[in-house]
Amino acid sequence: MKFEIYAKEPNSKARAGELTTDHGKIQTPIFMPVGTVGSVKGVNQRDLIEDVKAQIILGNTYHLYLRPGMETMQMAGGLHQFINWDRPILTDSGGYQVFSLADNRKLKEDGAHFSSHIDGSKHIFTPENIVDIQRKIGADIIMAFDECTPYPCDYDYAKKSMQLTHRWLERGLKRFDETEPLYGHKQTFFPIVQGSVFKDLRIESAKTIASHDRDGYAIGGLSVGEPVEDMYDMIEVVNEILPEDKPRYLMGVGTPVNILEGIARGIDMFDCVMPTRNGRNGMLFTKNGIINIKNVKWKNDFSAIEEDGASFVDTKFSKAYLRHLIMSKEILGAQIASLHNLSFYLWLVGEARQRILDGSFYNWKNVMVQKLAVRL
RNA sequence: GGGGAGAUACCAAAGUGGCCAACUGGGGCAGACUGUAAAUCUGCUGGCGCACGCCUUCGUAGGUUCGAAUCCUGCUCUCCCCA
Repeated sequence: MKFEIYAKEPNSKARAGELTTDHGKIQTPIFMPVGTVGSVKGVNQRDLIEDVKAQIILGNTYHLYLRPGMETMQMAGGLHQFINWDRPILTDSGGYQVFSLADNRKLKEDGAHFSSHIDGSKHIFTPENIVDIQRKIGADIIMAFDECTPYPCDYDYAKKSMQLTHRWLERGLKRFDETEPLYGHKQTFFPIVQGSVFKDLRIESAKTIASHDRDGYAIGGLSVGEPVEDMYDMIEVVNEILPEDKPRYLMGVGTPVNILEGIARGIDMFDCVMPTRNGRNGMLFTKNGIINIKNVKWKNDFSAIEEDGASFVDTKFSKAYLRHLIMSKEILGAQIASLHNLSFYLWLVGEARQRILDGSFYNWKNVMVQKLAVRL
């Protein structure tokens, strides 16, 4: 996988680049919509391409492994074929589920022993079989199996957790390098930095991860409840160490402000459920701030969702109508809100990219950060 | 015309002498949501101070009682069955 940096913005660490995969190019910085079970919830593939302008989407190893299962996945010819998406896909390894489904699993040296949240059946994920599963899914970018360290957590736990992630990385890399893709297109493997909110651990982890020459690197274990300043600090610390000429993926982040601050600190790739999940729950992100469309003040506001918004839904429908749909729990409401939010996120990173290319990113970012956090 | 049942907060519906400003559900209002067990979850929902408290409420007018949404009487209204 090739990564080319076209411009670096002089007043920050921001970079604009291009990532080339066998399923096409990705303009960075980029936001990747989350499609956990092979579906970006509420948004079909055509709208994802034509309206949202998504360049790459996520799938999730844990979820796809449990359902529909790898037999179906292989019979389909991999996830791209299965969901009819011919652009790049990244799969998360299930490391996050080790965190979010903590009640259903036990971590051991060999891997994570867990019960399915669907039917309670018992399974084991190891760094090796997670690679095998991701081979079967066939994502362009596959992730190392890690422990997404919970927050808060004490130093000793964070250190042990990080070390486990490192040992698992060695095993995952070995399996990856010993195996081949199944569907004729190349796959690449991203290691993940951990270390919670402890600078020395983050430094150690970044160095360990960077010692492996891979196509890109991820920063995990953030946006799990820690103060946002801690998150920014950790990004700065880690990005001092990760190779400059490789893409950096900040996993699970975040709010529009988080994304701009991440870009300013040298992050190239983001993913987050926020635009879709919060959208379904009535939160809209716009250039001028956040709208809780459920608030009664929008009840009779027949103005466009966003006058100069990036999605066709923005001027097609009014706030009052969208509020009505969301209040009525209509599926269409969730769809419109998701389209709006995703389009906005993709607009945001696209605009950031342009600003980096023309050198105006830093000032623009500072203005935007103020506006984006406003509650409308 | 005869017989029966019932009227509780925005709606539905518990409560049948003190633990009732009143269960619960819906609706409404507000908040949360960051590598998706989420079209989910939480709080509030008579008034005022909003902690303690105080005031006004269970169709309506009276009555019994230390005390009533709960018991008694009149009135008004609604529903069901038989003619």
